[in-house]
Amino acid sequence: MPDARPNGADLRRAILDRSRSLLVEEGYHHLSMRKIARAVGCSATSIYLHFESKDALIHALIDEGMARLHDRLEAARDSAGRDDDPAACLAAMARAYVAFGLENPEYYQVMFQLHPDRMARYPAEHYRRARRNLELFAGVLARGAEAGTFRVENPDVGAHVLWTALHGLISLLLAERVDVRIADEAFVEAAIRHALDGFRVGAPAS
Amino acid sequence: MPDARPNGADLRRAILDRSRSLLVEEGYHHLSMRKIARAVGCSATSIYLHFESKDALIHALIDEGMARLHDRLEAARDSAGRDDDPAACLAAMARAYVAFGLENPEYYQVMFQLHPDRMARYPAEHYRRARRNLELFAGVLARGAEAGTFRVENPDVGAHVLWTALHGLISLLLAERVDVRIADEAFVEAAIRHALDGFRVGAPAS
Amino acid sequence: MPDARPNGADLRRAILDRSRSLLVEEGYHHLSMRKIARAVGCSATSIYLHFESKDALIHALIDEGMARLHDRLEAARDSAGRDDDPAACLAAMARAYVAFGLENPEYYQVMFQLHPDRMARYPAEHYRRARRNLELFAGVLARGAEAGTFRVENPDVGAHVLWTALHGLISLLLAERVDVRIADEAFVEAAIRHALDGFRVGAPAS
Amino acid sequence: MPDARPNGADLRRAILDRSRSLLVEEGYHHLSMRKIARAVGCSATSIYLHFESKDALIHALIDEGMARLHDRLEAARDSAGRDDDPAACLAAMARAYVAFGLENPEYYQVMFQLHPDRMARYPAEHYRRARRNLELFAGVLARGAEAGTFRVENPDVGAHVLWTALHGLISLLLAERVDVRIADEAFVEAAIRHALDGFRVGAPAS
DNA sequence: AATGAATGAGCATTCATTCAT
DNA sequence: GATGAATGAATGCTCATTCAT
Repeated sequence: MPDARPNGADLRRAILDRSRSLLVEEGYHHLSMRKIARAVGCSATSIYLHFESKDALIHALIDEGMARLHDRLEAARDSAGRDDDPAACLAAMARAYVAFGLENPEYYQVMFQLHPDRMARYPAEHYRRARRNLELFAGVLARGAEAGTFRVENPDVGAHVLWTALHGLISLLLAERVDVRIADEAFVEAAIRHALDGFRVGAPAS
Repeated sequence: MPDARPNGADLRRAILDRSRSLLVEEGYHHLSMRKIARAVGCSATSIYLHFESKDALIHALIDEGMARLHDRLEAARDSAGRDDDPAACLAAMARAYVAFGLENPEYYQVMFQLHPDRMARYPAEHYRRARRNLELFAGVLARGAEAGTFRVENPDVGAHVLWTALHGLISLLLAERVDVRIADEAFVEAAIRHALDGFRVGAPAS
Repeated sequence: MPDARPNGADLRRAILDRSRSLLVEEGYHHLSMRKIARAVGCSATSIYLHFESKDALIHALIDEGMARLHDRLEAARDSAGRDDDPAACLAAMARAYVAFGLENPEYYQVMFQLHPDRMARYPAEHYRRARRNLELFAGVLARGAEAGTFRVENPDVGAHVLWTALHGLISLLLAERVDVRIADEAFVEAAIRHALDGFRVGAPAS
Repeated sequence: MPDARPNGADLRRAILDRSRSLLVEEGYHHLSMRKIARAVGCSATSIYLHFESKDALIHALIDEGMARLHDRLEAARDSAGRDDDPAACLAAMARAYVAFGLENPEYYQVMFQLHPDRMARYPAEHYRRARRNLELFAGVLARGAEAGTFRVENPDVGAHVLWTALHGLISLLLAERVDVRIADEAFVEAAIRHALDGFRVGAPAS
């Protein structure tokens, strides 16, 4: 008979899951240890059995987010015909990235906008995971470069450049800083295309 | 002999200045009325003589930041030969924008990343100021379009698109999310060029 | 040409008038020196030129209230045929008293429920004014006793007894402690009659 | 050896007890969480372990008061010969009610004078408890009516009417508004009798 | 493994009052 | 007579964390 109140490894999972929900549903500044504990059905103290501190919990959350994002990017790439059409792949991935950000505002912000001093303690692990997503972009760019579809000098740099553009789009939309007369699907599409077009043959190398 | 503890109109200035420093040094979520007061050398209560609320203080800070940024963009545009060379103008402005962001990390973040929840009360005035900066970009784009230098369908949209790219670059650098092996001047330059190249004649319209 | 911003003796009047309004409209715990000043159109400091402290201001307010109440009681008594019909007089006064309380909830509470430590400094003056209202009741009771209409041993005691009953009615209604299924005009009337009937000949003396 | 600083369930009790004392000693508007904490010897935060909010603490205080009052009223009724002599019962209860109020001044004020704004959140439970005390009065009135001792149309209304009279007596005495030359035991007795006499057969119905 | 109890530091804001001008 | 500037104390409440059990 399963108990409603998880314990052991299940508790760790439950904490992560409920934290993510709280984050997505109520926002970062509503995410407190007490509230997580209440949502999970354990004591606030118990969280500390599984996570050294709130920072550590948030790092774990970020890591999971990176993995989720990775899955989505891979899925987008594969569904766009993994090897045949690098341009379509890259476009699908860019759109998937933007969609992920816009669908999970607070989560995305924690993953990519959290202030560095919150991140200071576990940078290595974090960067490794985040990098995997960029490698996905870099891989497609490299493949496209080989195939003559893209003009890219350094795929890693190219991936970063593309990333900054997509991230800027998401950030400003989430912060609601984009003029309401501008911010519609057409604008999102225009920004994505602008970010992608720089790689087209005929454009200068990134 | 000047007194260390400012008063009168000086106090207002001192509050703004010290707030900005605290913001840059410690980050938004460490910015409290008490800390500002301690840094300025007045009582927390006194801040309320000059600013209706913490929100109002932050709005004032943002407004100042927008004005400073505006000055810098104008200066960049003008020093690049205002009317003669739209491409040079746009490049100079883009670099000035990025430089401003990188030199004033937390200030920039408050200006452009602060969640709208936190500043819901005075959005109109704020947006108007922010828009003026975008109009600077849009103006150059429009001039370039007329001169046949740029290919831009709608200068306002184009300005927003450019903005998202530059903003993304700044954001990720400030959040220290960019791989240290990538994040150097060459990368910044590459990203800026990528953002600009989309407007070149021969590239698709934004 | 009259100035919108009163000064001198006018200022004192204006402070009292606006304080009373604020009290009646917003309640005692919203009555702060700052708010009064804002409502009057003077500085908070200026209030201290006319009233030693907030307590003193409130005492003055109470005194005025007592005078207003006095006027109303007198008017009620006189309109009920001052000398001819003590019973009608007393009833009219009782109703006027209750009406005054119910129409000016917060004002009434300040006049009669304010905690003694707020009153400590000026009790003498206060009591003298309050007593005048009771003397009005006592007068009618005495007249009725002479005329054989009332059975009252000591008119002063009788006035106090009547007062406690009316005050209790007002207090509980204002505090919204009376069951909603009970609290209507019929109940108010029943309570007033109950309070008055004790003085009827045939009832035991108060 | 008992520790001076209570903990656990004792702490809850200590908080209630010290709060009640502070209320009596300093008055409602001086009752702050911090002061309670200081008096109890715990941190202000700890109070929140036992009471959700200041309101909840005050509600608990009120509930306790209502229960104590209930006990006293029941005891008075029973000691006066529960069923045999309704008039004696009612008189004993009225005197017990007044005695309770005069012996627990601030306690009484919190129970019956606190403005509803301050206790808006749990009115239902509160009113239910308060009503139980009135039902005690109503019960005796009903019994007396059946026995022909009292003349009461509606026992609930009658109980409320009696309550207003007793409450007014207590309120004015506690607020020290009653003339010192009047306020002695004889006056209290006179007021109580006045309140009771309205129910005597021969008097009009309440 | 898990928890209830406890805490100190912190928050934005309001208050009555004082003082130099 | 009047004021603007300034303040210390206070408010209810939330937070991440610790510790004894």
